[in-house]
Amino acid sequence: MAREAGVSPATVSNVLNGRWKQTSPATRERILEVAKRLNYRPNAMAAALRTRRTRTVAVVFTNILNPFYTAVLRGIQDEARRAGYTIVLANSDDSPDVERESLSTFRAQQVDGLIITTTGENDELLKTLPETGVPTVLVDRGDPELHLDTVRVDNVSAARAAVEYLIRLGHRRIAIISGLTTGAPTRAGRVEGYHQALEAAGIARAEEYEQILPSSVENGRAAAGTLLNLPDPPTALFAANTFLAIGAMECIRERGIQVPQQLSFLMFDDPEWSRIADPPITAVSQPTHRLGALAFQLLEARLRKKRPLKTEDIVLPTSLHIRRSCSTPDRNP
Amino acid sequence: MAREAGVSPATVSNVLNGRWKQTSPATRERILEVAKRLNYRPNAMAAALRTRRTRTVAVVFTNILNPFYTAVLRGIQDEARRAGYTIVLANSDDSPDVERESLSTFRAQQVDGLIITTTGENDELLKTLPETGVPTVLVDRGDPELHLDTVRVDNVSAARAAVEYLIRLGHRRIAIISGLTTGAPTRAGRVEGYHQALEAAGIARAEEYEQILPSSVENGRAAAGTLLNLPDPPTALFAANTFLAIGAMECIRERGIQVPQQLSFLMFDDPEWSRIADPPITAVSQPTHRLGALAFQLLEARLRKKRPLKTEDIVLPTSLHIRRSCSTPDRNP
DNA sequence: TTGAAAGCGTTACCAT
DNA sequence: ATGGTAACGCTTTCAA
Repeated sequence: MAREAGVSPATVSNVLNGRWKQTSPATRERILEVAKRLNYRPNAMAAALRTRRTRTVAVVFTNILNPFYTAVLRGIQDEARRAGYTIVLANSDDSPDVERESLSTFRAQQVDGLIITTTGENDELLKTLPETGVPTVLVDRGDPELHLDTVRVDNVSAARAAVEYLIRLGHRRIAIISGLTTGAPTRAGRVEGYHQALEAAGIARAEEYEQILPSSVENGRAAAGTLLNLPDPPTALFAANTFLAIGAMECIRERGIQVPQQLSFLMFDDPEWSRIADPPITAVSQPTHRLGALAFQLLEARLRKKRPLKTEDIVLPTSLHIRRSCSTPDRNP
Repeated sequence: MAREAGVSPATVSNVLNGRWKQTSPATRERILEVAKRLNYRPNAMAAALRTRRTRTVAVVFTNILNPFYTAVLRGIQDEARRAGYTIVLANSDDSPDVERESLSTFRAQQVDGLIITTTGENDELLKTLPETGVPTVLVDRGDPELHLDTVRVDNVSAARAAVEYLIRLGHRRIAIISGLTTGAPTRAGRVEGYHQALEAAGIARAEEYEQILPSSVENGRAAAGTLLNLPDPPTALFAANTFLAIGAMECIRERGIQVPQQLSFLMFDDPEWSRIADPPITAVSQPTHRLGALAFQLLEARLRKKRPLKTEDIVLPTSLHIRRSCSTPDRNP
């Protein structure tokens, strides 16, 4: 490229990187012209090697099939594009091993920053990240001990508010179907919120009403089946995420149970189809796109000033979208 | 690293890249030990600069919020991980400009390969890709003129089969809500299939039954509204993708129209929630994960042997999942 | 205003 | 079997 334009690589670099003030209009023009003619784009690897910056941010999510993460990812990407960053992506599938491996690969890749929803099983590793100098933001997870920037929602109070709504409707036999409460604090938080709501209302917990198992449609269906087979089945059901909710609804549907007449149903996460389910589902809605956008903005702030900056823990509000899947238990037979 | 182990960088490279046969067990041991102690990972930028290979594949999709693309992406990623490749991702939002920009960025990034669902408006650019030597696979799109590997489904016959099913049920007033038929051939294909089915059955097209507009939930709802306001409304509705289907169902729901008693409903794409909609929706299902997995495998084949390899056009079968949203129009009032 | 030259951290060739 | 060294294509400093 430099040869083609008859100038030195230094000058090309200057012009193409906006340091044109120190270049005469004539040469500048010529360089730009040649660059366009050759459809020239500087080799980012070479630049990265020299500058130690790749303008690349890695995202490690658990499973992109979950529409929650997809929406967060869009938030990240929209901001990244605006800021001129490229996103590299990995799915951990909640496996600490895969998470570690991805992190390692991305370190070799020299990514400028990291945005992750950790499995919660690699705290030791995450604790060392600040030293490595790779800015990191945790999304939808938060552990104060990690001293990392965080963007999340308050799962405890969100779940609590949801269950309190059910209690206010008059329910006392309320069941929850939740993902495993080990690892990511999200899931434990939702169960905790459920517990708090019950306790505040003086309702005793019942172990058989708590179905804790790996998140999947299949498990959601099975859990709902177990609950509905109980001698004293619940009058309300709280599904703690999208996959479990789909499975649970399938089971409910198969058995011909009327919602909300025979069973109130409420879910965490508010996918677009919740309005066209039968009936439209009352759901806890999270500001997904904003979670992602803010995560990137936090990261970008750190990317700019390499300096201290105290770690932030941003908690975004959720909202309970009341539709028609919940009613008073009086209407049960 | 080399200094730390007291050997030359060359030897380190040899050992770490599995060319250990030419190294004595003693030095090999030492290098491995030091590498582990320092938690050493070679700088991928430097290696890429030298080898001109990044072990990175770029994916350009239109919109990752669409669960169809998410599922395809998972297929790609699962294969990529197996093969030791990293995925970088961009959303074009169906904008040819953004698509061009992404492609340009990825070229600078020196990605080894490209997997894209093109907007259909950058054929000139895509035609030049083979020369650049960057292997490219088109997913869910196919234009023989581009001479690029392709993995897709036959949208024409899939849509045709779906509409023929409606016709077999006895419908003659069949409407379609589809995305814009410019650009991506997918959408035009679905409309074409609709036309073919009508024609084969000797049913005259009616322009007012064809709602062609940009894909969005909002537009889906509006289109359904328009159709239902017709003096002679359709007895069956075919929504050509997920977003339009959600919007259309919302409208149908709001108006209290019974499906399938008053209106049969059928959609292209088979999201996980189609079974818990009201009623469970009859849908054209695509092998999403396989589309992605095959796309990556095709790419990988090219990545391995730099040699010719004639371009492939793989067409995967779709299936019509018959559920309960369609019935004979006789049951209409 | 321009460019020469020194690296950045690897890999690959070629001596030893 | 081992390692010296050039080269990859940029950016950056410094001198002209």
